Amino acid sequence: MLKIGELASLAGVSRDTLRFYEKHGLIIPSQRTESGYRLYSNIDVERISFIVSAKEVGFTLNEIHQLLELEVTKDKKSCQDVKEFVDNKITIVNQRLLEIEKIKHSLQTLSDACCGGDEPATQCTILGALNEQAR
Amino acid sequence: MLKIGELASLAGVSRDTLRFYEKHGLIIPSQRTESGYRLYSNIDVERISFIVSAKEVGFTLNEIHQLLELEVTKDKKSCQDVKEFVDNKITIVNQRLLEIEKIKHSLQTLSDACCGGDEPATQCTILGALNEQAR
DNA sequence: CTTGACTCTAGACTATACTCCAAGGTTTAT
DNA sequence: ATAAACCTTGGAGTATAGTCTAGAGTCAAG
Ligand SMILES: [Zn+2]
Ligand SMILES: [Zn+2]
Ligand SMILES: [Zn+2]
Ligand SMILES: [Zn+2]
Repeated sequence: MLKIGELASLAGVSRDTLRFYEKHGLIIPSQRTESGYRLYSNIDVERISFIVSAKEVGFTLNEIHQLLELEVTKDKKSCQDVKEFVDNKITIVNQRLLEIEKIKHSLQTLSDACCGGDEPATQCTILGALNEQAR
Repeated sequence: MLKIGELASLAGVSRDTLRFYEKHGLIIPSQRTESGYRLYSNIDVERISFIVSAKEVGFTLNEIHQLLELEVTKDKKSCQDVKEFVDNKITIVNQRLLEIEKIKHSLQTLSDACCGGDEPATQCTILGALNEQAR
């Protein structure tokens, strides 16, 4: 059994983060000492590793919550369920990707139209474009 | 001169948003009535239009703050300054783009490895990969 | 037996961008 | 004259993901 600081350094997160995850129901230590210290088991170690891995591939804490439920009840869930979950996330990520690409292109268009010279920016096409009333 | 509700519907934002922008120094009405109602001038209308346009191309309110300073002091700034600002933002956006692409590919890899079948997810490669300790 | 390292809780604070609410004052229309 | 519509302020709440602090308790070593 590990104390919070030990698990924290093992998992590469802060003690505060562990307590934060606990508050949000992601990882609850299997035990407490008499004096109230959190004690984490091997299963808890696996769980935090799951959380960290899931974070790394872009899941939000909320989504990780749902993933953990899939994980825990995996004998009652099918591969289809899990794959669907991931595919939904891919759809969301894709939308975000398109948005950001659109933004990038808008910015690029603004940048390309500006001469970038030394003269005062009174006629700058960037400021001009942002000032445009009509749309 | 427009009252807050008039400017709000003209600009396509809420009254609350206008007050929020004011609190953050983005747009301060030129005048107030005796009873304290905000009154917005033509210049204010242009300013909110600038803000809305800048938001649409992906600038944060903080960046819009800086952009507005460029706008206001544009006779003392060069096209180079403005273009640099936009190019810095493009760099930031690009980094975000790469991050999200990485996430997308990770998720795609996870998804591709899962059979998506009807059988229980006890052996699901997705859950397995997220559970992996070593990295 | 005391010092330092560690832990506990509750709650405040960060950043981003609003949105909503309460309680009251003002304007406009009927 | 009165109700509806609009305005004011300050402050709380939303979502995301923590970080930090204060004040107090615990534990191991010298
Ligand atoms: Zn120029
Ligand atoms: Zn320019
Ligand atoms: Zn399968
Ligand atoms: Zn599977």
